[in-house]
Amino acid sequence: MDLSERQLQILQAIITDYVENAEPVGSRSIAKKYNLGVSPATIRNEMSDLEEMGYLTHPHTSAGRVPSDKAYRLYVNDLMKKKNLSAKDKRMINDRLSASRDEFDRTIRHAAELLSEITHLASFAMTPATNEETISFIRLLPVDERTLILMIVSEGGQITNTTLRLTVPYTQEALELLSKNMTVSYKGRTLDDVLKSEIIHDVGSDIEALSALKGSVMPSFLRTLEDMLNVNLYMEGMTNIFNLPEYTSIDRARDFMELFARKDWFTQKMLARDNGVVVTIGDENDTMKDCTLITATYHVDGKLVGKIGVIGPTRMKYDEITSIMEYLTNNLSESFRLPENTGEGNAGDKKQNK
Amino acid sequence: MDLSERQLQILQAIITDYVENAEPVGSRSIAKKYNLGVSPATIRNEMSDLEEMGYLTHPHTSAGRVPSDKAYRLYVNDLMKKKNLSAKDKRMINDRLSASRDEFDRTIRHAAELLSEITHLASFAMTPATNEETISFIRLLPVDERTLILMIVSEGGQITNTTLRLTVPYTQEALELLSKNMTVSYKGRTLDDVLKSEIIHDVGSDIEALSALKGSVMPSFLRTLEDMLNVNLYMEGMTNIFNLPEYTSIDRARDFMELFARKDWFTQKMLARDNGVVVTIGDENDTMKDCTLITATYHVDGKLVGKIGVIGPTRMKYDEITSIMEYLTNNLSESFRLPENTGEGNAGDKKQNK
DNA sequence: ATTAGCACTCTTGCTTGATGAGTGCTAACA
DNA sequence: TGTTAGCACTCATCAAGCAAGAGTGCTAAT
Repeated sequence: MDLSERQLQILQAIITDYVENAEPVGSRSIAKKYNLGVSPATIRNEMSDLEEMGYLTHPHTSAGRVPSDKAYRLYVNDLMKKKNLSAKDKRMINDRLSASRDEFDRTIRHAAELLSEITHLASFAMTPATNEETISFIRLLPVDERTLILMIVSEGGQITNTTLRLTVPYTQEALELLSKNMTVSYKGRTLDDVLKSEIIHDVGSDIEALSALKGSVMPSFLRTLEDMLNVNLYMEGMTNIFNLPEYTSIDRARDFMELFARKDWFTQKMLARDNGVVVTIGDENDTMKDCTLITATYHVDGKLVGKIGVIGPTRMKYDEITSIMEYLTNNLSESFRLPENTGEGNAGDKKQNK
Repeated sequence: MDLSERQLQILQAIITDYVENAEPVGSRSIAKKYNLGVSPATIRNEMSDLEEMGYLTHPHTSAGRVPSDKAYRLYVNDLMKKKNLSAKDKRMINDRLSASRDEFDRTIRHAAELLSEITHLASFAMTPATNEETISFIRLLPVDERTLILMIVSEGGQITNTTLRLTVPYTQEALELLSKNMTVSYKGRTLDDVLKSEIIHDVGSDIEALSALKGSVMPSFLRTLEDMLNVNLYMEGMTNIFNLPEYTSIDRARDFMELFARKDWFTQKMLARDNGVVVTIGDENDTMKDCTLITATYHVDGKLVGKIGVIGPTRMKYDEITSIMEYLTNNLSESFRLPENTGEGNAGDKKQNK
């Protein structure tokens, strides 16, 4: 059963008002603020119908109405219009993101910071998942007789290198042989695939010296692959939610914070979401049933896909926030398009520990 | 004016009781639980004196007494005894730390996790500051005609390497020359010093090709130094504080959480603290005046010094916690003593981004 | 010096009643 | 038949009042 034009208007009014003021909205105030040309009584009747259809709820008998998850869903799908960002927000995004364009992880983190500053909600950003990345080649570079650098280059152009110190000296030939050997074995396979298969069978080799070297190198190789696969998660503005009336109860605030203490779990959850701007409202989430989660994806070089998102109560400014996220992710994708033209080394990797 | 033996006993009893129950403790309950052989009235008189001396406070007329910061300070300095760790805690620390002994950053993070699990407080761990580390040598390794690896080795044995992609090809000679050139310039100088001086004067060179290459390499070099200098901070168990009666007020909980959202600021604060086990109680902190902060230091190879710490309300089990931290830092220092005998490469460095 | 006794204070929890916002129903109206 | 005014009813919220209980501080006796 479809909603009448007037019902939609009333629903929209209720949502707008509730999102703004966080208080149950009554028939009288609707009639006054949004002049729909009908009396409070009529609005009451419509509200009663809307409640019966599941779009509104009643905290208690004599309170105003509150939009349900279903109402927000309708709003997001059909009612809301795209918002233009304020000049201030646009400028903020442009300035702050471009300032750190050359450092990947830092840029991602800044994006999350920005998002929480602009939306006043909790937000996060993740580096792209690289499960599907394939290995292009592997190289072992000599440093001194017992030290070498292991370098892994993916088809996508991602380069990782680690310093290895062996207990015994290696020979130049063994090193070159192993480089080729590994490249041949792994070229074209995904990081994920290599990690999973190699962790099981212990690989030997026909040549003696090679076998020994390989034995020393493999553990580091696997650990490095693992690091490459790891998605980094940056959370920002978690404390913003303390300012929302939804979270004045210490219990709800605690629940909220505890969710995000489990970073690994959260990362998995977020990786599983679809690409593009995705909004899940209240019950549509399997955990955090009183939250809305909005995620959006950005692209790196048009291939890899990372995610950013905001989390807040179901009562949020859906139109503004989705618009902001769209703008922000476009901007990010743009930043990460750069093909080979920087001239700079790729920074952003971390300190190496002895 | 010194405290009498009986006053000390009473003070100790009050502290013990209050730390346990988080409620103002009255004369009657002291007399009952800790049989000091005197009546509540006598205890009341002593308590009155102790209050006058500043060791106790009174939430309101008809409530029991609460220890002041000064009382805790006295307790920490003179009264408390070292506690033996429970077998369970010991085992936990031994098992969980050794499991990740080969990866520096991960071990540090685990230490913080452990600390918050055992103490049920918020905790943190920092990697060592490397301001004082000096450069041993710098090497540039060729990969292909436009790609090279920049490697920085410190006297302490810390190795960092970054992949660089240049816009223009380089020559083998220029590369070797620059390696030597840089090593000569920077050897023996601290990271901090090099970073500060080089960021100011733009360095030219006499040879044409060398100058061009140097111009391309320097920005990455400086950024890498910066990364090496960065102290990593891991925070764990922040949500533990929600379970404490001190933080049932949303405002205090918010204040607490917001302190730690400012990671950079917090890192600076912590770096400035003395080495060893340091306890600062309430007013002794310039911020967080209602918290106690306990930090302790661990050593890497006997030289570099990192910190771990716990943060909680002034009401905490000082004896247990300081003992745990002492044990934990000893254990950590032990783990990080290993000189060259692993055979494994040093893992723990992060994904490198394109 | 110590202690018993007692008045006094202050918090906490509970009840009561007033207020006000808002609904739901009914009957009148266009 | 859809709309509206009117009115009784419900429920949350707030303040005031009251009793109970914990604990102190003082005084006088030991």
